[in-house]
Amino acid sequence: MNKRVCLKDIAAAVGVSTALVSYVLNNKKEGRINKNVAEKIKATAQAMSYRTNQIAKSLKTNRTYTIGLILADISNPFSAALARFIEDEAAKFNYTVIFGSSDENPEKYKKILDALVNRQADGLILSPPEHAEQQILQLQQQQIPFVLIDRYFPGIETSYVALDNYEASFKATQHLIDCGHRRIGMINYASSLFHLAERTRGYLAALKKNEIDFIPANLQEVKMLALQEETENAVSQLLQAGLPVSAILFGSNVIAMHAVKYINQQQYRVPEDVALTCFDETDAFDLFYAPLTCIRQPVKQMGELAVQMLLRKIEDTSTSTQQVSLEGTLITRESSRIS
Amino acid sequence: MNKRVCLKDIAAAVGVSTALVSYVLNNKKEGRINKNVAEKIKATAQAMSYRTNQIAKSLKTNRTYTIGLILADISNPFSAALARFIEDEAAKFNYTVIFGSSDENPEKYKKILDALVNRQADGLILSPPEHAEQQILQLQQQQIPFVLIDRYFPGIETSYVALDNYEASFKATQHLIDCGHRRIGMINYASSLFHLAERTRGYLAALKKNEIDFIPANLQEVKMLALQEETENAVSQLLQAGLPVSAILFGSNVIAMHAVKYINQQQYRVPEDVALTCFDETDAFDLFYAPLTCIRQPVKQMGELAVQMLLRKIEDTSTSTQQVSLEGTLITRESSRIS
DNA sequence: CATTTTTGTTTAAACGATTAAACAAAATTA
DNA sequence: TAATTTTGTTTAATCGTTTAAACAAAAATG
Repeated sequence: MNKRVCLKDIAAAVGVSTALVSYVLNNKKEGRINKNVAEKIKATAQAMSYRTNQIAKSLKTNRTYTIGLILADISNPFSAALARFIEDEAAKFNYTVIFGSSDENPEKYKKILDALVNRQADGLILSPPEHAEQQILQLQQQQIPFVLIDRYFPGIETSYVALDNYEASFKATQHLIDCGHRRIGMINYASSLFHLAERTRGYLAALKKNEIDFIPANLQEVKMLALQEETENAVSQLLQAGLPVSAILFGSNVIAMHAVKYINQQQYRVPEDVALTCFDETDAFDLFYAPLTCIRQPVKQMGELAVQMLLRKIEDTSTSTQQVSLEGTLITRESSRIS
Repeated sequence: MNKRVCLKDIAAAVGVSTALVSYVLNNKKEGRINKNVAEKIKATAQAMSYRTNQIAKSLKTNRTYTIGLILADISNPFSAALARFIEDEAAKFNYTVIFGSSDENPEKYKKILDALVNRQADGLILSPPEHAEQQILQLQQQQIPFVLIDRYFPGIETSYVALDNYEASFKATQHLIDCGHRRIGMINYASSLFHLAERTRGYLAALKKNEIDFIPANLQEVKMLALQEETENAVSQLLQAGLPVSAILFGSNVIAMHAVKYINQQQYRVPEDVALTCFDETDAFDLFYAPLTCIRQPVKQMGELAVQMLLRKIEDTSTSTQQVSLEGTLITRESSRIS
């Protein structure tokens, strides 16, 4: 009993054809339909608490009004914020966002991607993990509209919205130099991802520009797995070297989180013993005695742009690719005050 | 060009009927089908990179293998963890989770709910905001399988998985009393939500049990909007009263977050000046000098149970409702050490 | 008043899958 | 060898919509 009511039920109740009901409920053929009949249909639909079967509608119209989103790690505030802005922007255009978190795992990424494509998402917004090139190419071939966000592969021409990581990293490093630091370490992910490499490149370029010799041991790379342990090691390396660094730039908020915890435990003083700067924020730092200097990404703008670019592509598949690099903002705080 | 291939295309390529292709690809009629033909069909499907149109399949089978999830606030680590566990558990059974965050806004909640129902989610897992009773009743009437999580309405018989908030709050308060505190304040949300009321009830019961007179001013209620401001006021009230409290119990991690920030700013010492205890955790506290005593909810178990209960309901609509109350664990840390 | 136009509605095919039922050919049984 | 069973495959209806095309009746036109 209590089966879902469908168009046919309403049609039967009012005594018209399903076509007419469909027209009325979708406000099509505006002028042509008898006002009384239209009213009656609407009233009956309401009374019978009819709701469109989106599945059936989608099958016919070939549109699901769904955007698939794959992020790196939803428990990272950066991803979470991105997700929220994307959702909000999509909602403005009556799109629903379905998403998953790859956790930097290519297998998982592939699985989610499959699920989204199978469910006929109208388009995708993706933050691909390492080694996702093949899938990207495949999407292009299948002509599924998509926009990359936060990351992209320089060798593949796709639409994307991302931070200018080189510039941001350069800016952050320059800031530390301007504060008087000459021995500056960086802890970044050991990863082939382009956007992370760009951060390293920016760091190196800033050193060079200021005629500071790069000491290889000052660039520490940590694996995403075993992050805590490796970060702690990296920090020790940097701070216990013969000539310890006086400032550290972190490649992400997660690395920074682990590092700061450890630095706190070891009772190093910030910024007296070591100045700190990192990419992205976390309100986890709100309770640390020295608020962290960081690169803030224009997350809202990124999310909104990605949605807009994607929707344009969905509307018109022939739209050409579009690359957007946004500038980060350096927010200077206690952790890098001149000591 | 490059249109998605469908069953018909494969059928045409192999030279059989679509029915046969469907049977093969779904491993139905196992014994009956000619092995060679089956092989050929599978090979061709692969070669043409066929993927099922889930929309069409869903229309026919009336199953989307989708679970709708509505949480209170995805940016809260508690919700985020819940979401992840639910997703993982659902994935085990080949279900996809679509979700939204109500942000405690009934309008938004209703909108998301509508979207999920329209998209024919097979079932729902919900954390309803205030005043959602009507919608709950409606779901029951429409016989849409659902399970409430974290929250429920005592006046409506539904399936749910939630913390025994009364017991947990009692336990937390008793702990503070055991630490020697007699003047204990509580800051909770000003809300009609039952699970929050239960927390207040547990606090009051523990006071009574220990023959401590309840001082109304020691129970502060803060509105979800303007949370920061009201929390700061509440903390001042509690700590600057004629007889200031020596311990505070927070009704949530978010309240605790705002309070601790403020307490830190005002340079109160924890636990010397004031001992703290709260519901839920946040790694935001990891950098606070006094790790926070808290009530830990069995989030993983909650998520898994909710999914299992829901799937049972989806399989067999006649399954009766089931109520599960889980115990919280008190994790004692520095913030409530005996001073 | 015959013709054309407009108005209001219905018919019927389609979207891409599933699946019960029908069917033909081959294999088995009597 | 006729009857029955088994094997392998196809036919065709169906899910709940959308929508072009057809249609009939009423209104406007010449």
